Amino acid sequence: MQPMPSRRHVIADDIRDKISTGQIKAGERLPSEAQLASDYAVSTATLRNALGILHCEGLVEKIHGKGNFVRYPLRRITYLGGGLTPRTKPSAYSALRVSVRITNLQAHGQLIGLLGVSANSPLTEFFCLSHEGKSPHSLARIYVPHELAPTGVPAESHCYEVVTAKLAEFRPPLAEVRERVSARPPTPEEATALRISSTLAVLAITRVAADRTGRVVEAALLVLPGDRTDALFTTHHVTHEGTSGE
Amino acid sequence: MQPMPSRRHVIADDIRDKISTGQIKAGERLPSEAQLASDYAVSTATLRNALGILHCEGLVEKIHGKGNFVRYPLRRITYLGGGLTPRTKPSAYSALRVSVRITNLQAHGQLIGLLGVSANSPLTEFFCLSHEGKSPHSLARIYVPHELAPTGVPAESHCYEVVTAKLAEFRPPLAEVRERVSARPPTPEEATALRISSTLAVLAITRVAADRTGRVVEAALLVLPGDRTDALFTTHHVTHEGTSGE
DNA sequence: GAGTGGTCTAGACCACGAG
DNA sequence: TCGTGGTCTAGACCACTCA
Repeated sequence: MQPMPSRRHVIADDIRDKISTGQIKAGERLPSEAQLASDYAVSTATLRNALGILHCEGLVEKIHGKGNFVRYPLRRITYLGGGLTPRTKPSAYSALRVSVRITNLQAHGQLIGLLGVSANSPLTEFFCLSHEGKSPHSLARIYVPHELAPTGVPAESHCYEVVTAKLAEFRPPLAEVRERVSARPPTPEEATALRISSTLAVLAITRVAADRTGRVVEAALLVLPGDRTDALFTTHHVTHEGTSGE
Repeated sequence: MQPMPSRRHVIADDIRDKISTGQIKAGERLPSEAQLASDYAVSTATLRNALGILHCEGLVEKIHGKGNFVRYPLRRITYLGGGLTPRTKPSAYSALRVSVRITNLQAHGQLIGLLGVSANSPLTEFFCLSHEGKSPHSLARIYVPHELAPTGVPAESHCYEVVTAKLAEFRPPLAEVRERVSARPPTPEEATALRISSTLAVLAITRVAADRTGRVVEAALLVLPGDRTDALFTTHHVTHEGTSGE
């Protein structure tokens, strides 16, 4: 039942073999696409298609202007729900580096509904791109009402805590956190930023945090690569018969 | 962050608009790829690339030899986390039909770790496939220790409540629910059962519920189509300064 | 500037579906 | 047989990285 062993699959299988048998090792660069196309005697389009298969499988990473690289085995990312910090497990901390870009803007589009503010009310956006070592880890766009926005958030941090601690500084304690999780294809910008295939789904998390009065003090749009992310939520039920809700 | 307004995205955006505004209706066939390529004045390869984007988004279905078709709009599925019922929003109830297959088996593989039982201890599996109208809705594999398994679960129900109410009958009240959410490509069986493309991610939810003693009383493996599912989690924080945790 | 991947063209030929 | 999508070619030109 193999009606069509197309050339790109034959080539992908061959390169996959070379990776799994160690002929090409993790972190190494593959020959250039032009070279490989010539080696396999196919057009560049076909060869790129073959590499695309391996890219979807997470075996190969493409870096514009540099080449195709064999990826290191993936560390999994664990997102912890509930609005608590830390939001990613300690194991993932090792080499996490967060760069933040701060922009003042006015509420528009879905932000109006998420934050429960009127159109054009002033907001501050914290655009966070984090890397684990040299590989992209996650994207976060955090929006807070301008008057609650902290100052002095560093443009580069070694972990999210620096950012989240600053964010918590000027705002009332959280009373309710709502998180919406969905899987969707990445936008072109997200695919570029996370260096993933545009066919690989991302886990998109929309987090809205409110204080005790019901006022929304923070809305966050998080994007995590779908091939290595788990989102973890724990709910405790307090029973009426006892107090040992823990 | 708009590094690349490539033609295929412009075309995909345009066709997506025509679908969402009703210029092209659900079930209709798009013009042939050659025709569209000529309309947009691009090569067939570029046009196919544009359609590929819509295909990944689940908006368009490609049928070899017939054409590209606009998919019928799918009602979104909202999964409610926290172990509470209902688990899907009332709007989705309208025509939900659940078929259940019950199997007794022994703990093996990941089930041992999830349920915290020893290998080969007796379990009961409730394999639930639900449909909304004629289209598949979700898959659920629910595992409970055999001694907690209810009897009299009907093989066909009009909603999940019938099943979950039965499950709650013979077990102690829940104290903690842990839910792990991830996005991954469907297995071939899941793709067949849910009738989705094998390139479209599913939202996979692993739910583990424990009673007050920490004993795991239920483990559920849920699979929902990624193109129409949101998982919603709400966390209430009880502050130390007051009791208005709500 | 040299070398790399990214996008795109204008075709060709093959495989599938329906009449 | 005809029209459809599926695969592939042999280039072209652009964008990015690095020395």
